[in-house]
Amino acid sequence: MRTRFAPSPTGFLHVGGLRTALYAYLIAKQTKGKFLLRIEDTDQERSVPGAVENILSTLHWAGLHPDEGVMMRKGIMAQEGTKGPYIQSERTEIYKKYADELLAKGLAYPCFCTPERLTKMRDDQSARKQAPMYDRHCLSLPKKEIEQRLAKGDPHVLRLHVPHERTITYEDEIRGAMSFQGHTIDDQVLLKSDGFPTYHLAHVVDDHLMEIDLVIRGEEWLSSTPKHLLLFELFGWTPPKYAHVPLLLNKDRTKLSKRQSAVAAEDYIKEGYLPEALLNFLALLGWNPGSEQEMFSLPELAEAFSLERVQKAGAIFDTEKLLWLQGQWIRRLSPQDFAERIRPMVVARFPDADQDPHFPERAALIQGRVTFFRETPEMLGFFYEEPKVTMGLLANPKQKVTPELLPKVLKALAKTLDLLPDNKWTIDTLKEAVQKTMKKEELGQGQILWPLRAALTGLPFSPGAYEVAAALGKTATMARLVSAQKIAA
RNA sequence: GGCCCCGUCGUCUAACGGUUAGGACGCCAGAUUUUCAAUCUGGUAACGCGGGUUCGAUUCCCGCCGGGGCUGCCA
Repeated sequence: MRTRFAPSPTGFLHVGGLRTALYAYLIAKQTKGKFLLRIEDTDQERSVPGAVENILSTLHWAGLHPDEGVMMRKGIMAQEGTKGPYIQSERTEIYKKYADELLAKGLAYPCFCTPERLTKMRDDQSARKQAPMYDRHCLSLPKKEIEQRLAKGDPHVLRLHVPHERTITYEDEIRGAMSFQGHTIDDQVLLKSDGFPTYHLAHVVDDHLMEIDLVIRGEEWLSSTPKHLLLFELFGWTPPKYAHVPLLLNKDRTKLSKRQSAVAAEDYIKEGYLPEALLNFLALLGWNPGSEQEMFSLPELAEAFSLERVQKAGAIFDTEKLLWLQGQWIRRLSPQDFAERIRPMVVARFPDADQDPHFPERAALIQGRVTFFRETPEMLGFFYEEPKVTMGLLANPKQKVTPELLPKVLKALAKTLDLLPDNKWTIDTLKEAVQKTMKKEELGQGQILWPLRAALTGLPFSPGAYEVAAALGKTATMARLVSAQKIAA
């Protein structure tokens, strides 16, 4: 199946847009079809410079690579495919041609009404509690006058002449049977006075010409679908299938907005979320696999996804579960991969980490404990700089470690550990030695392990004492025990 | 106001006439533990309301209520 994602370059890629793109991508992959990217920049006023590049790079980050249309090639924007151009502002001649066809067949008509007149008309209608709809003033203009004004170049738009007596029905892939009465449908503007098409005309022309089989888009388009269907019919084209996905909502159940939440996908990239986590989360917002599986990679999603299991109701964009998924995906990284990914960040803060041959083991110590990579430099700092050990940290009432007890504990620790040869410096042997000392000195676990860990890390919380000592190595461990003894003395 | 869509724990959701209404996140408790996390176990918590249809409705129908989207020469 040929599916597409067709964003407007009006700013950043919205998380809702990313989810729509994901669904379209999944269907394309699942059916061994093509995923197209088209840019809908027909509103000159709202187009933002750089927005296309931003959308492209975000999709790239997510791994949703287009097979056709607009994409990044060697870092620059390119268009690939035989049905281009894929940027609507480069297709104005095409739209004009089809608009003329409708005009010639009498299926659309020119409208010369000024924005002022239209505003007043709508205000009056609202005041009378009527639905604001174009009153067809220009539909009844004498042919002669139309020709004259057209020839004169009077500003005008082209409107669709909607057959009021018709009932338009279709089967939505997600919502099932849908039905609309013609008389409730406004005579939609198809061509604006600046010559650009509106979304409605452009969507129909493009999705036909680009041979799109399935349009997946947000629910906000549901009520304009009959206009689109009508256009396909007037042109004599087979319409694509439509799937209207439910909206993403704010906590108060209104349409997800920038005011209330972080809605730019880029915000989540900056936060440090893994693409796997964001995509997994987005996929599950409004869709479920019908099994109890919670974690899905992109290929797994392509396998499991189906429009029949997409929800009809909107979903609140509550990132609590995203956070959990992020932790899960971090833990799922191979230890090597994890180490490589965090290394630059750790090196940026502690240059010594760059040449550290033990970096992978040290990184492995914290992989199960973090949610974001950015937490790691802080957690590994004690490997690369002297810990800031204080009496306040070493002594810990909760662990029954008193200032008086400390010198004795540290001394015993230093003595036994010094007996361990370098080549036997492992978690197991360390544990054995410490446990023995603990019994001999009649100490509790906390009384011996807390001071050890605190002396080695200088932190109130960290990986366990044995793990840290093993990863630190004998020389550093002994040196830190000596320093701690001085502080405790 | 009109048109259209939607309605299960706080949140994301399962169920497709018969279940102690299931799972996940969160929260709470316990286990583990030298700490903090992680992990494991358990617990808390939902069918919007009213009519039908039916032996039986969360499930089907109608009404109400509630929420949302659209109602632009924006997408």
